[in-house]
Amino acid sequence: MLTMTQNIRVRFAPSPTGHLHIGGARQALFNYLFARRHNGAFIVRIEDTDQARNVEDATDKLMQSLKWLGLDWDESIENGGPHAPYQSSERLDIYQTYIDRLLKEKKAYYCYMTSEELEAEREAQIARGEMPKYSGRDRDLTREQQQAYEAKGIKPVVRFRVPDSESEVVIDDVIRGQVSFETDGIGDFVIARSDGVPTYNFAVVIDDYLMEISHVIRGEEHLSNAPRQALLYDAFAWEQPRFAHAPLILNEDRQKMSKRDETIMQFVEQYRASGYLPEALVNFLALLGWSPASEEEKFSVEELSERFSLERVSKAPAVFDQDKLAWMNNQYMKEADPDRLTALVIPHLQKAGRLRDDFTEEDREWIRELVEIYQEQMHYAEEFVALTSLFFQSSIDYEGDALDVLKEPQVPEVMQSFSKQLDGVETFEVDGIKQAIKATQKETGHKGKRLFMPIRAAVTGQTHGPELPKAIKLLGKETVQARLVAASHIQE
RNA sequence: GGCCCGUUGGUCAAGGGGUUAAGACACCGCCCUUUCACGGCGGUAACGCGGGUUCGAAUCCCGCACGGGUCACCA
Repeated sequence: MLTMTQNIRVRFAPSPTGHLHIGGARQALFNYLFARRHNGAFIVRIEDTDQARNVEDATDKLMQSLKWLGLDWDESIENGGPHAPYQSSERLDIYQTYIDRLLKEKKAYYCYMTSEELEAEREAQIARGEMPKYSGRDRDLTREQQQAYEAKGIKPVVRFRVPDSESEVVIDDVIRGQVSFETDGIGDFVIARSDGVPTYNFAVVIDDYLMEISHVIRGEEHLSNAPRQALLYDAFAWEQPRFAHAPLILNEDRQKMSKRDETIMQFVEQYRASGYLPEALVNFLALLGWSPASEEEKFSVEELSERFSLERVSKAPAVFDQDKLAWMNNQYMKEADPDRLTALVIPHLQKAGRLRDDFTEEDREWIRELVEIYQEQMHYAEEFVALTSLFFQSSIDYEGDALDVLKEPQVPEVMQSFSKQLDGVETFEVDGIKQAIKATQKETGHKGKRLFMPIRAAVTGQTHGPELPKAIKLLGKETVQARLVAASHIQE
């Protein structure tokens, strides 16, 4: 049970290998919500123990994405905190003292096996049908034997001695209940590489302990690491944090989202760049693997913070449904400030060559109005480009449903009448355009679908679209007249 | 393959001994709208299989199947 006297401290501990991944973001979010829910601390710590995999700028990108999502932290590499530094590469001295301690207590030992030897051993085991596992060859080397290896220039790794006295390790997972592992399946694992830098499994334990982390909330892919870490806590006689392994987020093939899979956008940065709203992404992500007790599903971060609980986190993995994300984003776009959306949409228009870099205030105002008439149906900013292409074409090739509509017998008459009425409009604004439509109805006797659809099809080339009078206004008199003329000749 | 986790409609999911097995996305239909969109209403669609336990099992237990994770000097 959660002891109420305890300070809740949780962390998100990514390795700086690239952009923030969707899985990582959900991870960070769960930690963040849990911390806020319990008035605890949310810590962002960089786990860069593997220099080879570290990517330049990755830490900055990670932090920026978290900020964009609105997940503010209490302690981090950026603003420091009582347990600084918050980056493993700067904590090497700290790790060393604990490695030395295990070494001294014979709970860890030097292993001189080369990667070639390890590989050979592994292959032999597999050939024999055994499970590959470190044999423990160097467990009980004498000082002389060690010196002999060192004389050969072999730099040893440090391995943790998995105690023979224990036959199983039990993890009391908040989400999954008790999960037990046989120690037989755990070989003596490496805690420090030959260059002295500790491995993740070791560093994470030291850091979590020293930073007084109360709950380790992370993805299920770490569940099999948990017993190793538990063994380490035991070796130091430290109290373990509570573990909570959240389900994974899967792609449509039901595989763990892989960073190499290009069929799906999986980095937070991609969603930002495509014009998704952070509050929508957060809302959507929170609902992947967690569900509120009520039936609502639209929540701000604050509302989520009030409701989140580990008890309602699911055990089963969830497939990432981009359609639902798009729907969710639309929910937020509908109520977003048009100015905000306009700013979001402009870079995409520029990229598509539809707007100059040095656009005028007038251009901006026109785009804002265009945004307003598409706001209800737009799913994400980038989609705006395709949605509005009819406003940027000089002429339209009529086809499909629109062409069918334009073949109806009343069309030429409606076109000519509407064109004439439009000419009589003093200011080309929505009210005048509405009156022109009304006048056309009077003159031709056509109304409803037989009136609106031909005009819509002629002017937009589509049978679905935004509010007609507004679209006509934004299209401008000349363009509209030209299209009416073109459409009136279709039947010839 | 060993170990571990999981399995309610196509997807997210509620429900945890007695329910007509919620709700959302997507899809289809109808209504609203003089058109469109939004919205509203309705519909199609699910407890992996086999054994137990029980008066009664989607729910508890066991087995199987299937899916996933993990088995690094990666995290």
